[in-house]
Amino acid sequence: MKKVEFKSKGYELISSVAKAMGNPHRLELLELLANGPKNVEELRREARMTLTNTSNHLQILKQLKLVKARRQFTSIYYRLADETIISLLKALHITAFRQLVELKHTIGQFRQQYGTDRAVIAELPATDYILLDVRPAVEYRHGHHRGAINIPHNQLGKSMVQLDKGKLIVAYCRGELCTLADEVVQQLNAAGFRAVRLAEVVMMKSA
Amino acid sequence: MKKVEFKSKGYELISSVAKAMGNPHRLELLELLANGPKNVEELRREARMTLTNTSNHLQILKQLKLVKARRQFTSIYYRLADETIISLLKALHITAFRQLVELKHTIGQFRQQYGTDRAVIAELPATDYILLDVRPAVEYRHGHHRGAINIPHNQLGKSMVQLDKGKLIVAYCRGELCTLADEVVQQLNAAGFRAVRLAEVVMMKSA
DNA sequence: TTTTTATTCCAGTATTCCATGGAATACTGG
DNA sequence: CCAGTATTCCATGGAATACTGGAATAAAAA
Repeated sequence: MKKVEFKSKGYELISSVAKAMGNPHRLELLELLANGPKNVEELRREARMTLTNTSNHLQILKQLKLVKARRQFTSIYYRLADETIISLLKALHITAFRQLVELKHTIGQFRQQYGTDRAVIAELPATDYILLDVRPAVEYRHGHHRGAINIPHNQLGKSMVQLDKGKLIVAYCRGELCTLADEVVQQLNAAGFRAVRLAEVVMMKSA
Repeated sequence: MKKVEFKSKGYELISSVAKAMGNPHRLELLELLANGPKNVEELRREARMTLTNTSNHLQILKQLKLVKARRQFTSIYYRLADETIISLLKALHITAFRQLVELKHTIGQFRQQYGTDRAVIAELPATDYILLDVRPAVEYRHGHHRGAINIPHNQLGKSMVQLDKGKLIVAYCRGELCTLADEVVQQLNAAGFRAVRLAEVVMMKSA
């Protein structure tokens, strides 16, 4: 193999991984899976895509060995093929955030419109706040921020009473583009709690 | 802005950064710039692309704020816009390497065909080897591996005499797909030295 | 001011990618 | 074996991307 051919083929292959993340739907699917395995219907629902399209994109990701599939009874469950993919997704977010003013602006504007303040927990005494994971319980079990408790966003109504009104509630969900924590923060503040959203990007490990 | 619109726009923007790396030519341009600023003609030559195509891709990268341009006399010099891009490129390589058997196979086969052995310097006593940077001097000055000396690959002939035949020569260049170190290792071994290629992925910081 | 050099832009062509609807397939359960 | 459910595959049309040659532009140099 000539040097030029070697280099060409190498870049072709490496760039194909980047290309996989270059479609917004596939990127979202990867990030949903970073938070834990899901079946096709769950992914379809969370990403608000058609079933055919969801499956099409999953085949592309599978072909590139970024995800793995496993049948459990009548459902096919997908999961990330390797934990380095989480590091890659994080690095992509970090660069996109630093370089794209429009992205920063879009998120800042949305958070402001929603009235969601943010907190950096490293700056807070541990006794002053509660870290609240508002993702579905199965994702919490799969991996969560150390010290976090779990109240799935759709169970907040009945579980809110568990929370200490004397402490700041710092909520997080699946990442910067996930709005579950925004909803929860809004509901908690309306109920007389002091709640904000976690400032750091959180992306979980796979099993 | 509705939540669904917010999420859509967010993924559109973030995936555009991945899409930028999704073309093998643009990926190569980014990696060349990770090793130091270069003008359009230098990039064209190293990447073996047409001038028009090189410039086209640089415009795309500039638009996404991944690179910055600056005129110096009659030449336009490009450089990476931020150091996080190097981390992103590294993360992409790591994932591609772990997931794509074909990539590993392609590189392994090329290195074997070239007869290039590899060494992990962490496993060697510091007194037993010389770390040799074979990139152009301007790239060495821009940033290099700690403890490395520089002999640009095209000056090996007259500079080889500086090297200690009693030590193992561990050469590196711009990364896994760069073949400068393979050439140098081959020439050194033919001249009676003991030379190998550095095993780790090396990607340099920008200024 | 004119010429030269380096680079970018434009329009056309070819190729690749994406989403869709419907058909096909791969299972499980009875 | 059949029915039901979940998922994948196929062919299509349209959108997006990539590359090219030549023109245009933006400087520096004479």
